[in-house]
Amino acid sequence: MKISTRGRYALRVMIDLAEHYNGTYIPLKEIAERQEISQKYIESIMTDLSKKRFVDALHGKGGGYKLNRDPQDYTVREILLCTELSLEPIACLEEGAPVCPRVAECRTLKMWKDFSKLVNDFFEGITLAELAQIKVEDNYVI
Amino acid sequence: MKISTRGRYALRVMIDLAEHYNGTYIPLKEIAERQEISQKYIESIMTDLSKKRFVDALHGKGGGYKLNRDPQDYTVREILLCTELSLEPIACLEEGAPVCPRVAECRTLKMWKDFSKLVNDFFEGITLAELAQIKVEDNYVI
DNA sequence: CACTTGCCCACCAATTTGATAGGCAAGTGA
DNA sequence: TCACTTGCCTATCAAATTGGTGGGCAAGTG
Repeated sequence: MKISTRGRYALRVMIDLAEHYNGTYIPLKEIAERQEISQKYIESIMTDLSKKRFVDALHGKGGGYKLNRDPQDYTVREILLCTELSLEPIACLEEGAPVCPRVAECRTLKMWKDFSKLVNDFFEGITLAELAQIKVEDNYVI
Repeated sequence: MKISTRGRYALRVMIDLAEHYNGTYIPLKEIAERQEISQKYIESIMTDLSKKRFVDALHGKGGGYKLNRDPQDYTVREILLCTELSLEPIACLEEGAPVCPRVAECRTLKMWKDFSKLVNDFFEGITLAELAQIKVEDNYVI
């Protein structure tokens, strides 16, 4: 029941871009240094984000990445889905999954469906802008 | 973000025991046949359930497993925790985890904590009895 | 004593995950 | 034009996790 490192990193990168969102392109190198994540590893994550047009990339000097929309127009859910394929808790609920042969006896299907909705709604309800504005001091409050 | 097969199986086994809860011991062989799970694999799961005293085991002829409490006295959360170690979405939140060196800059910690609570509360709020009473016909309703 | 049933240990194959390396392509600015 | 910067693509890899099997011993029953 873990969120993958890729997903968490993707979110951190997007937050980083949101915090430094001023119309210019930010080179991956800077992001990697700030986030203390290896440049190479972030590269592969940026590929995902770039393919889905979540960020714009620019080659050459002065190049880098920038957000494509306003931070408040990204939901955490869609960012996680860039790297996670799906947020479903069990394979049965995956889009395009074959109907489970035990569906006629399954007493847990409803629970998993409810859980899936809970999870998806939770992450759909948080925007990148909200995360970028979080006060980190609160991390120390118990 | 998947629930492991072990966790799902553990739940199915417990539901099976709840459905056939009548004071007698039910041999693993029967459970395995009904649930269409390999006997050997269930064995290893029963070990977890047995160690935590969620089920009673009896050797020899007429032996097998039976629930230790009434089905309504088990929460789904504790059953999943028999096989999952934790339901936390990220390593940072694991019990006994070292304080993350980036806590001073982490803008996602609060979100993960909130999410963790959501997940734990959800599964804590469902009892084994409720699952055993689910009407499987509803699985076909869209 | 034979038989049934659970328990323990070791092992294994496949997959996933997290990560690195090298070189090419695209674009910039002097 | 050319050097340099920066992103992009492909291959590869080690470690961990996951799902699963096999063999034999221990405990208990009739």
